[in-house]
Amino acid sequence: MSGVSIATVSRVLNDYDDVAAETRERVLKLARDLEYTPTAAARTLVTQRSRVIGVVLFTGEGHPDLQHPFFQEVLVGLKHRVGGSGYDLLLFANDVSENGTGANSYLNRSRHHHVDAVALMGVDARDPEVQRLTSSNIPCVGVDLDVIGRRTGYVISDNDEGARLAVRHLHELGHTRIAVITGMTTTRPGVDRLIGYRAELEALGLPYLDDYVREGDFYFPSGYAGMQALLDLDEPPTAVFAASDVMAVGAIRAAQERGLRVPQDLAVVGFDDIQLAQLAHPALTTIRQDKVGLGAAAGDALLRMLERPDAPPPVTTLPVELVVRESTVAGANRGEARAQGGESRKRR
Amino acid sequence: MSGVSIATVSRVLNDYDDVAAETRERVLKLARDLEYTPTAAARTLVTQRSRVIGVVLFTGEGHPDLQHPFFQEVLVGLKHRVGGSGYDLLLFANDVSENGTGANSYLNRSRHHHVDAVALMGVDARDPEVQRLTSSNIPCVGVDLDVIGRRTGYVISDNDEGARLAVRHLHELGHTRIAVITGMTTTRPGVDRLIGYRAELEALGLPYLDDYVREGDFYFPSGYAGMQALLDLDEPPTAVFAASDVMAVGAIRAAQERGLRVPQDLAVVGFDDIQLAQLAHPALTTIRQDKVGLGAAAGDALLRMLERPDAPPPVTTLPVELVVRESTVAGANRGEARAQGGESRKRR
DNA sequence: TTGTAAGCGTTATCAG
DNA sequence: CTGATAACGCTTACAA
Repeated sequence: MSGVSIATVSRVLNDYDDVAAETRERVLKLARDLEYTPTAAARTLVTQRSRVIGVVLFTGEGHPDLQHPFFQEVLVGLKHRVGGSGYDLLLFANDVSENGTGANSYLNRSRHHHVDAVALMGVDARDPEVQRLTSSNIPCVGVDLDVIGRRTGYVISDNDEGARLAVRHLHELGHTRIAVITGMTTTRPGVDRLIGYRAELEALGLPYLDDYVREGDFYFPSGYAGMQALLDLDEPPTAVFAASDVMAVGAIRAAQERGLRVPQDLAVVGFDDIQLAQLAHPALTTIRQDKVGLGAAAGDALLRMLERPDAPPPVTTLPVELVVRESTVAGANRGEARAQGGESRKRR
Repeated sequence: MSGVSIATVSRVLNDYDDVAAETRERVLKLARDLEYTPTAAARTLVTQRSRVIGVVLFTGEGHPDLQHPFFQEVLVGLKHRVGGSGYDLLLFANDVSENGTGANSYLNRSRHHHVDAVALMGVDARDPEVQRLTSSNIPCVGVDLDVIGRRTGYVISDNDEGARLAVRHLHELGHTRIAVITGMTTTRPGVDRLIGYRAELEALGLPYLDDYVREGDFYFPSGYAGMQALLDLDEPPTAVFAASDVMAVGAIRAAQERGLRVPQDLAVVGFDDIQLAQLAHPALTTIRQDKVGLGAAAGDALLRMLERPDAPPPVTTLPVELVVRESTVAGANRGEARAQGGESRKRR
């Protein structure tokens, strides 16, 4: 402490205007020279705010979402957005689903660390632990997860529209026998992509056939099996919309093993636009989700809720876009390998 | 406070043994009923320990490692390991590479939040900010990053041995003209994989040809271009070791476009075993890195350093394994699509 | 076995 | 404009 009182230092560091310009400079310089950094813990203790946002990202043993490249990008978007406002991210560890109300339930950990808000991803909306959290008074936002509450909103891609874009694209290419391999219908994206498929068929005046709907779970084997079943039909489809890229690759594999050529004999559209889509052979036509954008939107939602505590929790839907590659249009994508980004896109 | 003093409650909650069994029960029950959770900030303030581990994961704009599925898995491993010991993870946000010594240098943020240790991933070991951190007295561990310091160690895959396994495998298949497409030689993995390639050639008595070494950068286009250059040689290789799976896929694409069949005309081995390797067509023979294991090892290293502050910082090398699939052996993998895990592996 | 009290590093409310 | 001083919620000697 060189010269001035501890209280004044606090004023300077917090940008209060009631401090002499000269004093301010002196303190600031010293702070810089000493590499002084205020202690977050003490500040949190007295202000009751931590400038930290909790992230619940379920990745339990055997939980498949760990494989999903999805969350990594969402995290990046979230991190960027809230980082700009001075927030850091706290990842809740030991997600070993405890007895729910244990000492390390999500809610308790949130209070323990005094996080100002929480982002939820990859969890089950019906999990009681999650519900306890979303019905608390801590601002929450679900990503790809339709949780709601007094202080809980969510962000999600326009899955319905994405499915419609996929079907419309196939129809425009002349297909009329269009099948679907769905995602898990216990998830919102799984349901919405099926709804969109159905709605677009109807809009186009195409018949909806139960035989053309195969339930999958977003993973490769279910795409593979679903396609096999479809090809066993008396009148197999000429086009398939798979509710995930990974299932689309599975479907293509099954078709190729039966000697079908993609896209000549069978057109396939995926969903997500993960890295794999670009590198697959044939490259995948797919519905692109803006993963980083979802994270950023989640951050936005939380920051807004923190700013205006009594505004209703925002619910945000992000647009998706159709990316046309070789799995629907032969040669669509020539040269992408070298030029990255030569795909044709169509914005919703 | 029902019955007993605040100090006693603290004793109970911290498992001190000098408290009456009866009192303990009473307090414990009450704590449970009231869902009481001690405030981390207050505890940190007095104990000077936070039970939080900082994670520096660089994902700046345009930084390609964002695409790498690698870090996500590492994070999961780290999270599980340290979570078991009651630690949470703090992700440092706003990685906008500031002036280095700014108010939010990594070091300052670490001190600000009082993190007990730091894990570093995806950063440049030569970054002065990183060096300031690793030369502080905060325990650090680099993942795939050979940083060292008084309190800094690292964990890394056995890249050298992985490259040797790849070359040996190709040689066992009868190949003698074996080329390599390297990773960035500014990174430790990039260098070590090249060293291993060279060492194994020598061990096998095969000649080392400059023409057979193409510098890549771990990404698809460089694998594609590298392969083209190799095929333009008077005596092109019959086998290629690519230092990443993504480059391997690029190499395969280039070969296929020239009408070569993989593996009959050209055998390809990748490195990493990302999800793509299994789903590519042909499925990729590759060197598997234990990504989750790297994260866990990093956690282990940090926990050990926290436990014994004056032990030397651990440096851990994790074994890798060869996973044989279709890009080197035709039909190696028949049925994997359905049965997941039908690959043949060979442990180092 | 338990209570009292000091102190961790801040911010915030008063007086000056 | 600035300095005391009381919190903030805990842990930890030191007493009792």
